[in-house]
Amino acid sequence: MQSPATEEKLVLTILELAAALNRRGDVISEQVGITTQQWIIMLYIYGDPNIPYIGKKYSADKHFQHNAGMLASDIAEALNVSRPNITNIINLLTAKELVEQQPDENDRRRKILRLTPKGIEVLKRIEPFRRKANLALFSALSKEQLEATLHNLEIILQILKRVGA
Amino acid sequence: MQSPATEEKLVLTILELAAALNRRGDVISEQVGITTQQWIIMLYIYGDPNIPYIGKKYSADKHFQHNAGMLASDIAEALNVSRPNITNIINLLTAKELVEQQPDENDRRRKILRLTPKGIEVLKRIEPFRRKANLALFSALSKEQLEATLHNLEIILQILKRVGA
DNA sequence: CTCAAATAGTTAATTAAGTTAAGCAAAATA
DNA sequence: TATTTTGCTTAACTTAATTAACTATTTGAG
Repeated sequence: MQSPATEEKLVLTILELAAALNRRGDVISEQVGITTQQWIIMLYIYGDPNIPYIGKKYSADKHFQHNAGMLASDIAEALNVSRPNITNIINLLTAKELVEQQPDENDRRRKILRLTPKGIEVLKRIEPFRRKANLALFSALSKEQLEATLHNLEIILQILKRVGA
Repeated sequence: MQSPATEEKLVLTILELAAALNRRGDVISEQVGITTQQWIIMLYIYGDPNIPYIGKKYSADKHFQHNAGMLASDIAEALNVSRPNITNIINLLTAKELVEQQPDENDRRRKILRLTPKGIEVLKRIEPFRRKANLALFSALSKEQLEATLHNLEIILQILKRVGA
């Protein structure tokens, strides 16, 4: 906390950036009555290929299907949060009729999560706003700068996830 | 939400990174009984030069003094959150005797926030853990990559703050 | 084949962090 | 002087997160 150091500044900048992105996300997502967090979880369930976790599945499996179904515990693990937390958020989304839970016939402990048609429609409706906002946000950077930044952040995220906490 | 796009991936990666950094911060800060958010606000009050906002003050003013005093409304504006939110967090920190509020004699509406000696000691105590964790985190990147990444993220943050939401 | 362990999920209670609306007191200004 | 602005608080509420304790189902080791 004494002298300026790039590492510390980078951490604080990422945290501030994320807070601002969350607020910006809320402005978009509240149009359809959800929060940024709920939006992200819907993207997970749908299988948006830009989700870091899903991205791997997507690129690895040519037969990847959107909205093929996902478990609450998968989301909890991918986002590194507790299962009860996901239960709460899924309950909110189920109450809004954006997500439905289908019991798995092969394993009756499991509940397969899928977006409802209304849920898919909601995602599609806000997608142009997401695109437009992101293009405006990154307009100051070249494609190369953008990709280099993403690459570096992905490396950092990997280290962070590997360490655990 | 259809095809992978660098912009969308970057946003989601930043959000995930920030969540992981917050958890990592909590592991460190809970040693002294505070949260990451409370830690950051203490760094603001103290005038840590790595805070994006403070950084400017620091480099602009050679006579910058640590812990010179700050207003709740300054913090709210810098962090882009509501004043009542800051009141709440300051109340928590005051109850822990880490922050003290001194009424301004010149303007009796104002309350000048400062860290207590105990507050400064707490910051100093966790500083080595912060340093060590950050060095480990960024060890995979060169100094140039680190600085380029920071620079790009600062540009994005500036755009985000300028737009408003 | 049975019984213990692991897995999937929920419920309950709690906390932190954030919001808006309403209000008070002091300072600035028209 | 009277109104507006500023700085802050209180109250009521929401979301997102946690841990601990629980049910139900499946797996797997003897």
